[in-house]
Amino acid sequence: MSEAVSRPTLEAVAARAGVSRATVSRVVNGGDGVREPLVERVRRAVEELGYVPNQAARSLVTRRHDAVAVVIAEPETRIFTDPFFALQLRGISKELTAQDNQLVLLLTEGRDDHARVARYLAGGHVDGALVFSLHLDDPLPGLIEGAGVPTVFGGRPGWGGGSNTARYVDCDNRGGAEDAVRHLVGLGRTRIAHITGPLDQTSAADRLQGYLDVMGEVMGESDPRLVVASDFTPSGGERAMGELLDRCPDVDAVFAANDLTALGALRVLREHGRRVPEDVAVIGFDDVLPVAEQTEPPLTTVRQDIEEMGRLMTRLLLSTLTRGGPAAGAPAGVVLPTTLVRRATA
Amino acid sequence: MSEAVSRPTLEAVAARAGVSRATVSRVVNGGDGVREPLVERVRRAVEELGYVPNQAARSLVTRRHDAVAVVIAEPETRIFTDPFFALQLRGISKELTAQDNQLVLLLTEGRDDHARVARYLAGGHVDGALVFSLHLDDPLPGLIEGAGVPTVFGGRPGWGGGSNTARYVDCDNRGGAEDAVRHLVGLGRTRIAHITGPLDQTSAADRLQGYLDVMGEVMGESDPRLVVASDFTPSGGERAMGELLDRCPDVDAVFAANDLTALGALRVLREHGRRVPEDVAVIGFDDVLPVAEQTEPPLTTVRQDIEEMGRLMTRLLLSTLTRGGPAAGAPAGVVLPTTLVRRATA
DNA sequence: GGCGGAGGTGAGAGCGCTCTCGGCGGCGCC
DNA sequence: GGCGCCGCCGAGAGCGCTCTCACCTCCGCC
Repeated sequence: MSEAVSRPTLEAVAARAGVSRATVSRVVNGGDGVREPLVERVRRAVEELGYVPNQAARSLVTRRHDAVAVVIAEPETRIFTDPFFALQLRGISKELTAQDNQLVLLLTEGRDDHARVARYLAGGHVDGALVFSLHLDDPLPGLIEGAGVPTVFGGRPGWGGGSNTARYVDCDNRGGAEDAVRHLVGLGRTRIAHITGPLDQTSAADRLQGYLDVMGEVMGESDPRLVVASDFTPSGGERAMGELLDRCPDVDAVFAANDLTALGALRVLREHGRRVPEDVAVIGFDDVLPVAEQTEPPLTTVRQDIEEMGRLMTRLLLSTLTRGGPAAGAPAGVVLPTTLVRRATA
Repeated sequence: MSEAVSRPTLEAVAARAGVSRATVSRVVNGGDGVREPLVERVRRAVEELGYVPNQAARSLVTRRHDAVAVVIAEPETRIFTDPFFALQLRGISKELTAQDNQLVLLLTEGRDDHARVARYLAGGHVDGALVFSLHLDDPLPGLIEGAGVPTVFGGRPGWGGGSNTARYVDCDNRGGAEDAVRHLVGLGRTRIAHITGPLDQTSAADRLQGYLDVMGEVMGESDPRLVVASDFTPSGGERAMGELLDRCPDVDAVFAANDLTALGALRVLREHGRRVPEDVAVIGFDDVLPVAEQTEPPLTTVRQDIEEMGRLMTRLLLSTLTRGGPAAGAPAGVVLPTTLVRRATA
């Protein structure tokens, strides 16, 4: 009810200012090539009428929407319990608003949604897409490529889908893992275990590789029983830690693939009466707050600047949009450094 | 480069199917009043050309966008450390996609952004708005009302802004608080403290009121030193708990305004050598996972179905959109029940 | 068998904006 | 002082869609 009186159009502003629609349009879009007295008159008319441009009409002709889609393709169990995505979103949002773009959030709940997302992207509602959490066998990259929408991925895409030139931003998963394991070695630990993430994600696979590298290099060979697969969740961390204690009761250090996994591992260690870090040292990955700070004891972990990743992805995407196509010499991927944050567990 | 060949238009489909644009439009929008042979021909043409309607053009004439904005107006410290918002978002996203609407996320970082949000909403990019986390003195409700966009609030709006008929979805903050305090009383506790949230938010104010109600009713009068103000964050909970132990060393129970506050309180209690729940019982509010489950010991708390709140808000908003204006008899606010979840701290 | 009506289809006018292009005025130059 | 050029502004043609309205066909009825 009280259907707001229809909003003023360009036409109305033009009439009030006594100029043509073209002039109003020019002023509204930056005012280049319009002389001062007219600019002022138009500005006042806009002000008085409370004119706000109709974005639909503008998009229709410019084919720009000033909006980008953020696609998070993650089984629902993880999307929101892990602050990881939230932090990414914050970085993205900041950068996007700084550049006057809108954020359209697409959360997928399972594979069926992929088609919906692809259709949406193909519909040309947005200028580009930021895509997260791909799995190796995921059909989404292919679908997105088909939709012809400029895209930047969060995390290195697996080799399965898409061309090799896919643009992405990632952190140095392998290097970070190496630092963590080296730190444990430096602490004098010799039975160093790794609880992996889901290995169909490159982040988890890369972290495992970093672990294996250092173990191979320092220990000569790594005991395969020290590696146990998990899924980035606290309960997965609990299960994995339990299994690990069964298999290798002499374990004296654990490198967990992320902080939530470490959280679960810590609980199980405590339940089994192992002291941390005296008996078993623990290192996580991500440094998501407040989780990492609030574990008991506070977690030593590999920090990646998640928010910065989000910002960088956004900047990368927007730059390809304005320059019309990816800059020729631009690198396909950007890899951010990690730092080891020492707290109490290692 | 390789600017994707321009997407097919209605016109092209019409030509291929040998019908008029109007007919294609009819088929695409449900196909009412078009005879079978034509429907089939149009469908095939759409398929073959890979036609996807241009939403901008459609919006231009229908004035519908099939998109709603989600506005989260929260100081950045809290937006993402509290899983609360994430869960809301999930509920909203589910309901929105179920009804073929898109989610435009607007995060505000401080007051300056309010104007930007208001301008965006006034721009008529979205059909409605879902607004969270209002503070009593917040100018946003007024601005939004001015923008003339149908809105549903998350949480009861304060009396300061907007008309009394503002639509909202909330949980029974007062009743939940009462349950919590009554439970503590039932445990035989007599020195029951409350760490509040930011009292300029109705959720925090209502929880305090519930606490005061029961304390007044059961204890006759409540010791004002047992109430200490905080801000819904873990570190705020730590500060408050420290203060509380100073003031009232004989405290034997704490009702914290939310789980994160309880988390901080638990840490301080542990540091001071108080056993939980033997010496001091603790109850939180929200039951946000994994926080509540993973505290040490696991937290007893008042559960609200956050995701359901999000879904409900969305349904409420969309129903007002399709029916053209809020249904006359519809209630302004919906209040969801809470349940006490007993874990180990009380 | 003719006429009224209902049901299907097409023509055309916009929705509000951008952008090209042509015109007009003012300046610098010889 | 006249000519050319440049710089500013306005007219007008769409962008791709929806939706009204008029037309046309075909059925049922007397």
